[in-house]
Parts: sequence; structure tokens; C-alpha cells
Amino acid sequence: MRGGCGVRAMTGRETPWVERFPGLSRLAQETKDLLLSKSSIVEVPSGTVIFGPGKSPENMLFLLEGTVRVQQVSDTGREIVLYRIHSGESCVLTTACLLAYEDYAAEGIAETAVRAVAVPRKVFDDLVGQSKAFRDFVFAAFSKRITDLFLMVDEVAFQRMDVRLGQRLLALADAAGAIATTHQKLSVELGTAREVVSRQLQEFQRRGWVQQSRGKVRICDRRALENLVEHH
Amino acid sequence: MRGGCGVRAMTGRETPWVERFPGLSRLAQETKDLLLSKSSIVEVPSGTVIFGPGKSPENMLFLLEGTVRVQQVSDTGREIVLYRIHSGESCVLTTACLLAYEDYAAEGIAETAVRAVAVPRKVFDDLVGQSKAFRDFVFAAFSKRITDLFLMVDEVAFQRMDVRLGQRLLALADAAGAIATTHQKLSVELGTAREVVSRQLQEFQRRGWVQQSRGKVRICDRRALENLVEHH
DNA sequence: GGGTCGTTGGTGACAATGTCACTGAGGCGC
DNA sequence: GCGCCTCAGTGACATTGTCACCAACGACCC
Repeated sequence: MRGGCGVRAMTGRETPWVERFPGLSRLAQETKDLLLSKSSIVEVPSGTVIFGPGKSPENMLFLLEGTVRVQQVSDTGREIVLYRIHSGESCVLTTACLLAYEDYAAEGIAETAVRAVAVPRKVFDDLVGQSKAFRDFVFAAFSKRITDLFLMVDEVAFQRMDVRLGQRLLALADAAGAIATTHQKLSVELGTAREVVSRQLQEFQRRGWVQQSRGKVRICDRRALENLVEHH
Repeated sequence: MRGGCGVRAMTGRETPWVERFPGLSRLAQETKDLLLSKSSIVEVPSGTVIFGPGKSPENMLFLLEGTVRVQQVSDTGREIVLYRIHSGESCVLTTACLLAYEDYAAEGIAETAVRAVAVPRKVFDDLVGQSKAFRDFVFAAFSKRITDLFLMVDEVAFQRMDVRLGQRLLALADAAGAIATTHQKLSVELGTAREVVSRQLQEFQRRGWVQQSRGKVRICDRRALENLVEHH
């Protein structure tokens, strides 16, 4: 599963990736050709720090497979997950930000093995100039990110910890309700302390909503958690 | 000072506003002309809700004078100031966001009398397509906003209240160190409760750092507050 | 003047969350 | 087994948020 990590040239033989990319498939053929010919596909293994303080990326990335976790590292030593970039989404904004401002404290980490299209800045800029459809794609991505960050601020500032933990558990669980993570990692998700997560999980377990074991949490009563999240 | 609130056509006789707008003055003359001919100047009185839930703006705004306060209104009834748009900056991102997503909870309020240039969406899109300089301007605005929001999340999640209050007092004070505001308004700035602000201000006063009176706070020892903020 | 009312700020009790120091349990390599 | 590291549990305490209530002030009316 965890493929190589080099840069691979496009062959053009297989189904072009643009078509499988929601939001880009409606570009003009001419635009697609430009995108296909001037970009390359990169693969990075899970755990790679794609960008971070002192490490700016020189390309715009469009994720084909995998997820990238973007988190803020505070100078107090604590961390909080800002958002994730999933396949079908782009790193555009993050990249743009980091190019514009040197003193950022956010980092992007490949959470799984990642396959992405790397588009050079120059090509990206040309595309924005040429194609209205591409512009719409880019601005929609920016907009989504900013509104999400608005909600993030709202959540961090005003939401109770039990509700936020419930949300994350539901979001991170697989179909069977299992989550392979530690209390420490969950605390980074929420930007809180490990002890707080431990206490909340104990309370959830006491109520029979989850079952804990070392490095794992299993949701037993999804309905109850959803109810908690709903009725904030 | 509080002028009319209508839309006024550009006369073209006075110094074009583009020139006084940092970041736009380096546009090509052709681009400037397009911007000048297709946009209008609007004036709104202090306190006007420029956009909010259920009230999307149909134009992109470029602020010539005044400031707009953007705040998130939580469904719990609490509020927090997200950022301010000052003269020389644009509303682009906010506008873009709100157009893209209906269910937002942010609102923009004219904090002073505001004079701004209203650019129709179509013209805005054309400009982004035509001018690399305009693109750079827009992307720089987006980038700045997103990195600021990153810092905002960091601050809300990890910073102590006394430090955050000290920061705001320093930021809001005039040259003489005076701030005309209530504890309630300060609590909205920080997204906290009024009682918390009252307690912190009392502590600051006890230490001789500020002097309180009804509806006013005066900074007596700016150095001390700066020291608090520095040494987080 | 006196009365009424909304705004502003003060207070105490309590709950929720964050911080710190420490403990012990589980897993892994040797 | 033994040592070592990660992971989780615990209690004491500080900070912050919530709630209910009250007092002071200013604006307004009579």
C-alpha cells in the first residue's frame, strides 16, 4: 500500500486524473491539457511532513489519494488539528498562505500514504487567468476553508468539551465504530489536554457509550453520542 | 461626519481612488480604468449591518475609509470578533465565502462611518482573469486572512485570558491610553463572558495598570501590560 | 425634585476545563 | 525475567465559564 516516494511523469495512457477530480472535470479540454502536461504526480509515504515551519512547498498540490492533516503548533507546546485535506481537494490555500507569510506555525502531515498532483506556481497562475471554471474551483476552495475556520473558532471558543469529543469520535470511527488512537492524539485533535480526554472518555465509558482499551476506542452506542452532539 | 448612505456615481474628476489604495496602484492603467468605470462608491453610516445571516452582499467591497468588524455569532448566543477590515483592505474573501455557503453565522458591522468601492461580481471575476497584479492582490488578501485565522484559533485555544485582554486593551487604546468601551463589548472581542472581563480588569486596576470608570478604561502603565503580553 | 427604567458593573457559589506531579499498567526488546 | 518506553488514571489546585442576584449610574418623564 505504501508506495514509492519519487516523482513520476504522466504517461497520458491511463484515464487522466483530471476527470476523476470533482470540480475540475468541467474544465475546458484546453485547460485540462495544460494541467496534464505541465504537472507531475508525486507520492509520499504516511507520516511525511509535507510543509511546516521552515519548509515551504514549491508546488500547489491536488490530492488524488490519502489525507493530509494540517495542525497549528503553539509556542506553548500544545497543538490543535485545524483541518484535513482529503482526496479530491486541494492544498491551494495552505500553499498560498505559506508562500505569502514566512512566520507561520502550521504544519501539514501526510496522515496516510498520499498520491497528489503537483502543479507549479506559474502554471497555477496561468490557469487562474485563463479559465473561469478553474477560478471558481479555487475560490470555492478558499471560501470553504475560511467558513470552516469561522466554525472552528466558534467551536473552540464556545462548545463544551464533551460535545466536541463526541463529534470527533463519530468523525474518526470506522464503520464498525472502532477508532485506533491514543488519548494524547485525541487531545491534539481538540486542542486540549490529555487528562481532559481521559476523564471524558471515562465518563462515556461509565455511561456505556464507548469501550476503551489500550490505543483504541470503540463506540458502543452511536445513537447516544449523536444525541449528545445534536442537543449541544 | 456621518454622511449619507446612498450610492454615488464616480465623477472621475478627483484623484482616482485606485491610486490611494495600497496594492492596487500598481495595476495596469487598462485594469484601473475598468475598475473605475464599472464600480461605484457607497457610504454607510456607523452601525450598519453590512452582511449577516440571511443578508448576502451582492458586491465585493474595497474599503476607502472606516472599519468593518466581522464577528461570529454562536447559536449559544455568545459572540466573538473574528477580525476587522480597515481602509485599504478588501472584503473579498468574506463576500466570496458568504456567496458560496448559505448557512454561515458571521456578520459584518460598520464600526465607523464607512466609504467603500462596490465592485460587481462579474467585474471582479473579469479582473481576476485579466490582471496578474489583481490576482496577486486578491490571493494575498485571502492568504493573510487564513493565516490570521490560524493564529486566532491558536489564541482562543491556548492563550490565557489575562494576556488576551491585555493585547486587546493595547490594540484598542488611543494615543492617550483611553478606551471607550464596556466590559460587555470587551467580552465579545475575546469571546468570553462579561464577568471574566470584569474580574481581569479589577485585577489590572488593583495592580495600578489601568483605571476604570463607567464605559471607559484608561491604561496607566502601558509598559506593564506590554510586559504581560510579551512573556505570555 | 422624585420616580422609573435600562445599562453597566460587582459579587459569590458553583461547574467545567487546564495544569501539574505522580502512579501504575501494558508492550517490547534484550 | 528485566529495563524501558508509551499509555492511561488520579488527586490537588488554578483558571475560566455559568448563574443568580444586586447596586450604582444615567437618561427620561412627571
